Amino acid sequence: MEKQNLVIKKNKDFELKDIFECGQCFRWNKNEDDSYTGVIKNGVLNVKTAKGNIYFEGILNEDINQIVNDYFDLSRDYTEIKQTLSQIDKYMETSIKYGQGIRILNQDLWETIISFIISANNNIPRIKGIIERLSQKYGTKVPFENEDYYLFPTASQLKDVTVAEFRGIGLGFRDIRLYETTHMILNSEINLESLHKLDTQSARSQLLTLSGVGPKVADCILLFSTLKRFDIFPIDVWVRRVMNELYIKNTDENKVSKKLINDMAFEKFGNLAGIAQQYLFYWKREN
DNA sequence: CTGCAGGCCGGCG
DNA sequence: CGCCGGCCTGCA
Repeated sequence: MEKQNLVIKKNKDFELKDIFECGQCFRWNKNEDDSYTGVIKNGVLNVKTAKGNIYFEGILNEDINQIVNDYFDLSRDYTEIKQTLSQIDKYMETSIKYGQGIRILNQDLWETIISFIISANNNIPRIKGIIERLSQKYGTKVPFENEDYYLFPTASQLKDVTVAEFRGIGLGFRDIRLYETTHMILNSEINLESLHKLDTQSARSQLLTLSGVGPKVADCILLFSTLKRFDIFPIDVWVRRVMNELYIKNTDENKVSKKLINDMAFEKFGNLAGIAQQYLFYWKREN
């Protein structure tokens, strides 16, 4: 762990609020000076924008250039993606204009799996609280700027945690899911690294074998982790609502099947459906 | 006090 | 198979 910093030029494809508040992550918090501080796999990172630059500072276990480039998906051309999607229709154009600084983060696969299991039938403040307590209790402490931060616990760090202890930090009925999935991974019933090499549908069916991982959670993992599958279209209540309003126009949105939404998304957005979903979701939820 | 939030699981027809 | 009830917890 080493204190490092980095400055890069800012452009239209990078906005802190869009990135951290579009619903893909749970461990970034805004500070009084409008910077954001987050805990990632490699340590603690603070990010702020000013004078046309982006300033990164953190305590990290590897080279900050590599970490930032990888985590923020900096080698991907979002300008091109947004151009392609904007041409589809006026709704995409509007939602992209609203969330033009969104980037899909490369979040650690294990952490993303556990985080989205916790997200099931839950709300954002509580999800963040549970993840924070889980990290505080079992994760590695990292001091940064007079404060203690805690890395997301590894599977090994959760090895001896009982179901009752999970319940104790507020997981509710998800306690058993977390316990089972942790041990499935520790017992190598599924090899997380190997998922990166699989095609999307194979990786998806592997994820679905994990306890507490259903279609929605699997899709979020595929899109928001290092698996990075932009052809996946997670459907929650907001996405269902916006897809029905814009394209399907059924009088009762609850009667619209997931398959119909999924087919419509693929027809409209093709292999960029995942990121299209993110612009629509963020736009709809904030307006 | 009810309702509900970024679903999943298990049982049943 | 598809459908449906139940479920921890905290906050409105």
